[in-house]
Amino acid sequence: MIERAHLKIIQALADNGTLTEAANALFLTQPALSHQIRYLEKKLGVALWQREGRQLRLTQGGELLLQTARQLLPVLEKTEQTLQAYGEGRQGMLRIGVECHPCHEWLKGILANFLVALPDMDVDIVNKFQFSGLEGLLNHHVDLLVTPDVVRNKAVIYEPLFDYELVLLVPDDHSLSVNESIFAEDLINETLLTFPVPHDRLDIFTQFLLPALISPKTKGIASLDIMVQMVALKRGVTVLPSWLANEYCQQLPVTTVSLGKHGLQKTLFAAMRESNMAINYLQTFITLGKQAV
Amino acid sequence: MIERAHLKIIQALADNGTLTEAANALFLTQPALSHQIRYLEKKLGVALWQREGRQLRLTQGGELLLQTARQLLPVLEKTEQTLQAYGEGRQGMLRIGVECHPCHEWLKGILANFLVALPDMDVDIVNKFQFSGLEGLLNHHVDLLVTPDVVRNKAVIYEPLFDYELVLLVPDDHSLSVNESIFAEDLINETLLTFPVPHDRLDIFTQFLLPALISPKTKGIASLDIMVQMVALKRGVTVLPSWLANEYCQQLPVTTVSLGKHGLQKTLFAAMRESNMAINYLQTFITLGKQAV
DNA sequence: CTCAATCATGAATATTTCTTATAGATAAGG
DNA sequence: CCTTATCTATAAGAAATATTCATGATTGAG
Repeated sequence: MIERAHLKIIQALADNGTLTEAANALFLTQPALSHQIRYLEKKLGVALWQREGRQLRLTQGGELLLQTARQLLPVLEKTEQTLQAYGEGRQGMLRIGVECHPCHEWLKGILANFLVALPDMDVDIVNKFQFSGLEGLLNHHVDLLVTPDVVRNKAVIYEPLFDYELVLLVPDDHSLSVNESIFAEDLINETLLTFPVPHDRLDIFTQFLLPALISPKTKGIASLDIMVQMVALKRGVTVLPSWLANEYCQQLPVTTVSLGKHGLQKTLFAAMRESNMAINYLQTFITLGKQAV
Repeated sequence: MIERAHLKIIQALADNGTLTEAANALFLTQPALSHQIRYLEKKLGVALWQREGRQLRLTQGGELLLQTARQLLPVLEKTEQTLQAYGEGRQGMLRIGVECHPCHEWLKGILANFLVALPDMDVDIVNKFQFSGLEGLLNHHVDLLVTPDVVRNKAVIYEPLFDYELVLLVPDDHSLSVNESIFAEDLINETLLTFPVPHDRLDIFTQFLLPALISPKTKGIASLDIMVQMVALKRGVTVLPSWLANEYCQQLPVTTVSLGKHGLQKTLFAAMRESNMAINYLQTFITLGKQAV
């Protein structure tokens, strides 16, 4: 019944004094406005303005409609602007899921660049998922997932972001510390410190130990910091990304050794719903992520 | 750009789950909604929903539009209801001007009836005017004027409300108190107590004394109560509506005497702008005013 | 695999809105 | 007092917009 046009007409009339002026301001002709309000008056059964000489004067009803116009029109304009900003990828909320510790560490580095590039974007980081990160992505709990695991799904696109190597961390004076690289068999008598998750979710098992049918003693530790401390205190060895390991090497008596002759190479991926591929800020994130080597 | 229809569609979709259901709820066909939102998406350059299997899911933009819809639609509906109430004369603000003391006294009696008859109406009473009450009516400072003076004006309609008589008030033991009525000459040696306004605005002069070329001593008094007290104390005589005078006669040693053989008859009128004649609550006021004899 | 449910699309139709032309009313100026 | 300029209302036709109908595509269930 009351349309945006009516609100605009009443406001333009109040702002411009005469209907003719109001029509110019709205890039319409005067009869257009006359007709519109006439129609509304008929529908509502109330007069909205009255002729007074050659002027129009708002009735009580017209004044009420004017109030409504002044309240609602700015809201509509704001919404339009924000939606346009969404469309151009300047504004919005990016919800990022991270499933692994290296993912989280890596994200911290890239995030600042992203927020500088798109100052009006909000970012939310989610690292607890009811099931898997992929579920979170498909259920729209997150819009982007940083993960090293590629799980084939036709609704999801994976973009490689960052290559790194998993290395073994040993005490400086450990017998393996002199090697450039080791074989799976070298770990047979070691205590392996890992995050407390099933072995099939740890690359050191799936890609290094299991193929060689080696299965050393393990101990689950929840915190990376404590894990590294325990390595320094010779309570075991652990496996972590080389760029993280190198930081610890400078502070503690620990050394890195490659896993296998060619090292254990990994890649972080950005996963997103295929339907979101075209969204600008997601592409921006991926571009920045690839640059930030 | 964003029209009420778009808001209704997004809300109906959110409330009904599927577009087909939403279309039913809006008494439209599904393609109508599809086309509408498609148009808006093109205009704004942002997706508002996505197909997900055979469901639709709102995007961030769609969620924002939904928020806007939930905020604005109720306001529009409320405004429509209120305007309809205005049209039916159930609701609104009645601003009544009163120019004379009897008018004000009379208004007090009728007002309660009016407020009972139209419980949603607000009433404002104005008794100070920059110029005259008629000016106040023509300038839209009031919508209705209660006055005994009819000033011809083609934009104003006068409706008679109430007939009354102006009477002389004298002390019980005054020489004139025994008369049923008096002549202008009888007042020649009296002190006449009046409101402090020009004589040409007092009926006792314009309609009784001046035609007889009689001009007694006068004294201006601002308050009716004090005026009557002074009459009781034999400091003069005064003129007031009989229905007011009778109340004082019961409390004080004063008596009323008619002015001239047939008394000085007066009528209160309701004046309103001709353009407002059709407004229901004004007609209601007049009807109630005439009944309240 | 088939069927039913759901949304998208394009063309045709229906409806609404706008403009043009004109008339009525009014205030200002000669 | 008449004329003119200004402003709004109204009617009819033109233009724009919205809706429907017919259809195709996709998907999930049986």
